[in-house]
Amino acid sequence: MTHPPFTIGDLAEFFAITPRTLRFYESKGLIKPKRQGLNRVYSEKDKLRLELALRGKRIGLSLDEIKEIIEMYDPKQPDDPHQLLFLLQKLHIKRKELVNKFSDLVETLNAMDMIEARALTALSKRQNRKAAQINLELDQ
Amino acid sequence: MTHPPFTIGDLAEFFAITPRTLRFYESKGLIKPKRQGLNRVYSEKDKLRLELALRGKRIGLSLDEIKEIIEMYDPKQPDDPHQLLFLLQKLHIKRKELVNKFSDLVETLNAMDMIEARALTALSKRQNRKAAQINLELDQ
DNA sequence: AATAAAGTTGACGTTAACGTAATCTAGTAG
DNA sequence: CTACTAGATTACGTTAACGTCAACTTTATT
Repeated sequence: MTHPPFTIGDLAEFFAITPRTLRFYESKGLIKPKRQGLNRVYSEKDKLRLELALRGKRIGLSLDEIKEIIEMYDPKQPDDPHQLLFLLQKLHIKRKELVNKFSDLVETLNAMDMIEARALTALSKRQNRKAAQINLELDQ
Repeated sequence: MTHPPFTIGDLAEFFAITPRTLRFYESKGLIKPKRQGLNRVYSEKDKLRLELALRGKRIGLSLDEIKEIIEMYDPKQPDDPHQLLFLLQKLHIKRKELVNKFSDLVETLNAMDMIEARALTALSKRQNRKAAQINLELDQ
């Protein structure tokens, strides 16, 4: 089963971005769509790479960092053992960076938990004071 | 035990940023150090907020988003129940955003795992071919 | 007292990541 | 044939997040 190609408008709509962004990413070397005359033609692979890129953006990677990852994704000489070893090295470095991001995220979530807990106890204390006041009124 | 205050240089060195960044964050309302004459004096609280901010940056939050979180951290009217409820609402929204970031991160890590696996099998195949060739040589 | 070191306030410069507008081209529906 | 519509190119504009530089004050040091 062969996948249908996409126009720039298709992909833009699908990912809720603008054609300008796609052209910009192409100018940065993130995706390299084919052409039919002047028009860009995007393959399923292009779409996948784009998804990778947008995910990268959402976790705060720069387009340059994203490009590095994408280039690992399909390497130029996928059989050169020297390149393969180099790639494995870079992978481990990148992984560490991502794992750090991971703990940053967890700690930020923890901070928000503390904020929530504080807010909840503050609320319940208010409630208690209100309840106490009602009891006072009832006692009269 | 009372904590000693920090100069702008102290904090800059501690967090490996520049004084300019601290002044910039202040201009954006992220931190509000006291003054001794003209000089800024940072408290332990300021330091904590700064840490929060830098973590936020590392996971791809904008300074505006970070400001929102920090303002939740110490709210203006920490007893107004209406404000507390509003804060709880915002917390849940922010939390969802962070959880999304979380899965984006996980999927990016997964992608890197796949890249690594591919590279490793490619390497081992090369090894096998080499081994086979050695066997051939031995067979002669 | 003089000088260096650290801090302050403007103000302009820079980079990344697009937005926007103008002008041009190619396919397509009436 | 004309009139859209989508896409292309070129080029200038914009925003966030600082960097950099100049000119000045305050603090510490010799």
